[in-house]
Amino acid sequence: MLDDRKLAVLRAIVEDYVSTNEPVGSKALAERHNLKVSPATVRNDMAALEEEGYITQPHTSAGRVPTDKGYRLFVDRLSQVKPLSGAERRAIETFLAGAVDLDDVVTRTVRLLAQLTRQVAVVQYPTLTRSTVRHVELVPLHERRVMLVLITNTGRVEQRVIELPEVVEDTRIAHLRAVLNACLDGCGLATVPELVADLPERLPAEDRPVVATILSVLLETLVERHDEKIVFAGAANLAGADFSTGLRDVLEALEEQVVLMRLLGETSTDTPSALTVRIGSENPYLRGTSIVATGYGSGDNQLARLGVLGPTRMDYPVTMGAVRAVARYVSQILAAS
Amino acid sequence: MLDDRKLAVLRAIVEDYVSTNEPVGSKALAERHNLKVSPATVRNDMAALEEEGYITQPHTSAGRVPTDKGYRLFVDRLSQVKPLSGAERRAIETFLAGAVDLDDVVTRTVRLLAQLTRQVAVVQYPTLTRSTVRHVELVPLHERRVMLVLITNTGRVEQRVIELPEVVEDTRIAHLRAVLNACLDGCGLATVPELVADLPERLPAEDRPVVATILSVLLETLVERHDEKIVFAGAANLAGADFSTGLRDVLEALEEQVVLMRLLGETSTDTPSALTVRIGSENPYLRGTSIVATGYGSGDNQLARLGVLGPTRMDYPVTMGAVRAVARYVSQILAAS
DNA sequence: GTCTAGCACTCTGTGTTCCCGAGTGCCAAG
DNA sequence: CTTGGCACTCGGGAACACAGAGTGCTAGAC
Repeated sequence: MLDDRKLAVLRAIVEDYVSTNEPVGSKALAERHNLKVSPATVRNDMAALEEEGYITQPHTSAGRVPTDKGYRLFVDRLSQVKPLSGAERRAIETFLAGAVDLDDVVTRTVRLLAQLTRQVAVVQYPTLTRSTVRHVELVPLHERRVMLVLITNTGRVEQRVIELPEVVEDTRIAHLRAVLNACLDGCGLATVPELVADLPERLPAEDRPVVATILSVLLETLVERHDEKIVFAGAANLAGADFSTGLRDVLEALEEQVVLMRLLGETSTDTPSALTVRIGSENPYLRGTSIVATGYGSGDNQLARLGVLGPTRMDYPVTMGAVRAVARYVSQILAAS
Repeated sequence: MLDDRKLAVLRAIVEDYVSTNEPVGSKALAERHNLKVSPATVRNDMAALEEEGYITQPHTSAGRVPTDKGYRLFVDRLSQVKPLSGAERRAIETFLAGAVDLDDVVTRTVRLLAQLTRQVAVVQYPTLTRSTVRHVELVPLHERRVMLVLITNTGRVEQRVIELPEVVEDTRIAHLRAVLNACLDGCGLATVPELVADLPERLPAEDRPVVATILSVLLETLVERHDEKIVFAGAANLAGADFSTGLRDVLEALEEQVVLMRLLGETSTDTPSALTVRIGSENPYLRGTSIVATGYGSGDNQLARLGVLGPTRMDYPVTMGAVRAVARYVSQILAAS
């Protein structure tokens, strides 16, 4: 159905359209790429490609533009991820290496990715569920108030102020802290609920109300942060591009954590570090945009996702290369800390 | 020079232009507002106002548009801050009351303000400098690594991982923690540097290298966070409005902490809670936008600033009312926690 | 002196028309 | 199967006219 030359034509159309942002015609195409055939032949191929739904023309007698289906074929079969240049790699490395804490890592990553791709970058905070407890801290604030601080192995810190049902002395707090740490230290967050389930029973009766209060807040913290924070950067890059779906919709989606989460998609369990590309109408919301995303995290433990969002008309090979490289470097940083 | 009627005309022009976004002419003006004079008279007044530089016309024979100077006069003398409706107040209160920690307070505030004003809202995190130390925590991670956690009275938590110059046992860490807390608990952050200056000398010689390392990180944390984090929300509201300075510039400024900081401006020391309005060219960058900002914080202790950013053509009375109200409520919330 | 009415003038924005050129589809010949 | 030729289509820009809104100015009314 689609011989090699037709595929070459499709590839040429995608590349030209991405770089010029104008419908590409048969003549210009035959000239710019050395296809060694005449414009007329190219026209025949184009007619076939249009018949199959890979390209379309905005109006009768204008050049052709790739459809979502055309981009899909291009990404799947006609292009290769383009690796970054050495200079870019070094720049990434040094930029990320300067991060002082998890917040900083995420902020730097999202900015870096935005600058590298000239698109909007989106990064999800490493999720708690697969991390492990590094330390639980109870800080007495007033006689009936303590602050719970939960530190994970990814450097994440969660804190909550807890109102206690009774006055508790500092020494008891210290004791509870020791008990909690003995129980939870090094355990996966997902296992915390079952680990603490019988904790009140193992303690003297007078401690139980206090412990119950603390545990309920602890569990609540875990649940609430289950769907994670997402940050973005590079919104200014939207100003140039024109989206079929209004700019407003895109900006709204970016500020809506839930929508953004859906757009980033879930990591497929078998190949978590694979690049996911969603093109145009393949997206749940925001039909007019494409998303290139991947999972990242330390070692074989995939923790979260990051990616970029841009117009369907984007340079997929370059974008995919940047996303993949950044994901690898940030995973490396997280593993080292 | 400017009698009452001329001022009334100016007010009418501003109000009409804000609501219609079109140059306003003498006839429409005389009809819509009951000025009880003929269009011809209004024209004379307009000519005078234009002479003085309060209004201008985009082209010969189009209606008049307020200049920055015109808006300034309007804000200073011709308008009053418009209080929010009861329903709005209640909505603010309940929405902010649901916040669980400082991060949450700030996030909710910025979203609330964006929604309320239909502009871009900007909120600065409460600065550390005027806060006080509530607790310092040292958490052993590995034998040569500890995590420093600094908790302030505003609920803010800063953490840093510290590489120690030598292996330090947990009991020594605990002791150092006690010393640090004894020294710093309850003290203003600004006074921390002098308080810890002679700390190494007061300790046994063998502790000094470790303490010096910890203190240097602690001081660094204070300095780095001195110019504070700023968040924004409501970028989608920019999509409708057209800025003289391109949309791109605005979006870039929003992602640039430093610029944003300059735009929010400093709290004047004498009246920290006063509303600041910067109109168009009065702004250091972003000449085409206006900013309504104010300080907020618990009690008489002004901690940070918040405000909104929008086109010069904005509804100042309503915006000022919203900013003031939100600042008050969030101050209240912070004071209570 | 101040306001009003009338009038001529000056723009912008819009709609119309026209035409060029890029691009196509189709056909017949190589 | 490829190629050159040819008629056709349509979008976009230039030129043009025109209606409408708004102005400034002047002369008259209060």
